[in-house]
Amino acid sequence: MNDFSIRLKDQPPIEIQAEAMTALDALRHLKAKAIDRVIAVKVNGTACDLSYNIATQAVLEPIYMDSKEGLEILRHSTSHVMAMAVKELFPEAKVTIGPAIQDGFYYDFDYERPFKEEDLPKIEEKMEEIIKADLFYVRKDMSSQKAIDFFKSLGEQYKVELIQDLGAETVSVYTQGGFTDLCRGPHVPSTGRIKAFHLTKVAGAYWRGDEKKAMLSRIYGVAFADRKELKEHLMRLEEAKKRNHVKLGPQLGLFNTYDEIGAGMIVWHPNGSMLRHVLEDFEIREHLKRGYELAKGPEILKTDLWKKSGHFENYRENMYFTMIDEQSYGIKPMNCLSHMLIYGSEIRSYRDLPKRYFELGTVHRHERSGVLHGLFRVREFTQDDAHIICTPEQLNGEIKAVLDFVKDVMAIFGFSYELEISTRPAKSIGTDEDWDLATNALKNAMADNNLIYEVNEGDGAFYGPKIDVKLSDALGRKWQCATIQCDFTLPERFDLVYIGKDGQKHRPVMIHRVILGAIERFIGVLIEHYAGAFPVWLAPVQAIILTVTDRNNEFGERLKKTLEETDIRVKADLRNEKLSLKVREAQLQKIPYMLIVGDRETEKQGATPRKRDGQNLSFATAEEIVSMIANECKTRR
RNA sequence: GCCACCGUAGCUCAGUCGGUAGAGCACCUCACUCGUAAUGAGGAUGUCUGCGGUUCGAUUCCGCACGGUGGCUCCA
Repeated sequence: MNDFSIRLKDQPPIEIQAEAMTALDALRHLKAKAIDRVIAVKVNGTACDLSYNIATQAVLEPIYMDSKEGLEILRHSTSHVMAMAVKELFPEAKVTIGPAIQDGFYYDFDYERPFKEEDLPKIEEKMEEIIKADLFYVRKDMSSQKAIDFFKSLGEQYKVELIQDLGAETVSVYTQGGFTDLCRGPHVPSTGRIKAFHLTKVAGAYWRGDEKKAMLSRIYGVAFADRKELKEHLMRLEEAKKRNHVKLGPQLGLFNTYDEIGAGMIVWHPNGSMLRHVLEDFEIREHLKRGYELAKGPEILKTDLWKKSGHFENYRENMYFTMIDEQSYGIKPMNCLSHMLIYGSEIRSYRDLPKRYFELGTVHRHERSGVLHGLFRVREFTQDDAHIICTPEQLNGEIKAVLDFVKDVMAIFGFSYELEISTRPAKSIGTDEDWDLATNALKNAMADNNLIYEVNEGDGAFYGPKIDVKLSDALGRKWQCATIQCDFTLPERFDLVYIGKDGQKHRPVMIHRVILGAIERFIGVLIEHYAGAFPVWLAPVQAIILTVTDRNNEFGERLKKTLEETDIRVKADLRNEKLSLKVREAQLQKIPYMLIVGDRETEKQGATPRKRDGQNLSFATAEEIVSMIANECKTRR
């Protein structure tokens, strides 16, 4: 017998006399509420199975099925059921890894052929059988050597590799029915606890994320605490599809792609070109306000210059080259080189710094065909790019200013975002000291602005570390937009200098930065964010005049001219059609204001506005309409 | 680039177990002059993504290419 105390978190302890007791019994003893919805438990802060044996003092915290942690456990357990089902249906398949992810789980298998969509129903059926059998998840700890021998005997070489790489004394395995998997746990008590899952898709995935290693076959699924939540999740996905910019873009006359032009190349139709113009105009104003100067370099530059900068060595696979008069030229994948030459064209004093060159620079990058996607990944795009060349002392302040710039701009669009710092990659140039200096400069600026960020080791640009700003699309996928990159190397390679107070030459540092990132990608995110219904200040068409009969067309055209003169982006629908049809079409185009002009309005020389949300306003004169729209633009809502 | 799926009229989609295709909307014509999400009638519309192969015959089967979607890897 053994004396110890157990208690629920935030409850007084209870003394226990027993050899040991399972966590589940302990929870019952402590009268934890809704015990049937508890699927695991935290014992002294560590997540454990309900079958975990408690033999010392313990603080318990039940984990409920529908909590964040509970769902993660449930999803992980579901992935084990899937692995078991796959092994039963395809005994030759080798298991690898199968974690829980956002909304669900996946499991990677190595099989003689990749799995196909049509395999999924069979696997689901088998999973239902396993769930119905309500098999217990039984945990067993064993020495790594024993586990290696065990998985070797099964021919599961991937598991053997995993255990060997773990390098731990002991590992744990979980068995349900005849299926045993290496796993840290915890799990739900038995397979019967899985109530709602669905296998969604198959995909290829490299073993350990390394494209030089074997291509495995991945099966994705989603799992929820109950059927209702699963259904809601699938509904949400349907809703998200309606925001898809790849669909909305062509529908709203924003852009299109053409097979005959090529993959990853966007053609901007009039509405999209107008939207770009508005954004770019906004950007130029915001940059001028913050002490940037405009610059503009050519699209193609001599290959020798790309060799000097290190792009040829480090970025060649992503570049396009061409010959002109027997000279090799590279089409620019980045805008920095011209800016470097601009800086170097004059003697610079410390008094001139920082120099901030801004360019809406169009770049071409050879992205691999499989990664192209709508506006999010293209081969030609325009960056709102700037290069800040400053003294090392100014670096911190400049980075902070850029972070503020990002904050201001994202607030205007109503975006929330995540920050990430990326450090030195394997393929890179420069000294370790410079990399440390640059990385610390970024970290310090983040700390000074009280920003929370994640660190992404080895993911920096080849010339320096960076801060990335990530926005989400309708499906919750993250896309890098703004980025701030420190660079000590290019100033060195281009021998950029400034004359210091001491009359000596000194080396400046450089920041590469974008705020929106790529205009294309940013517009893609914008479309999904607003579901195509842009606020008035951005809307390519802000108002459309809808005449009731062709008696009203003459005044309709006059009104259009009047509005155009005040820079309102206005169209007129003068077709001989019913008003309701014109309203419907304007509504589908998500135009913010419809201006109805019938006999009454013609007589009174104005229009009756109808807003995109269906709200009808009362009669307004041209001047009233102008000030209404202008005000809305000013507040950018 | 790799894995899976997909590609029929401008759009959304049907169809052909191999015998050269169809609907709705859009488009054009005519009538209606109309008040807030589809007026009616008539008409035209396709190298069934492309190129090869199998076949008497391919939009359908096979291969390759091009393009797209979802992942992996990569990246703004």
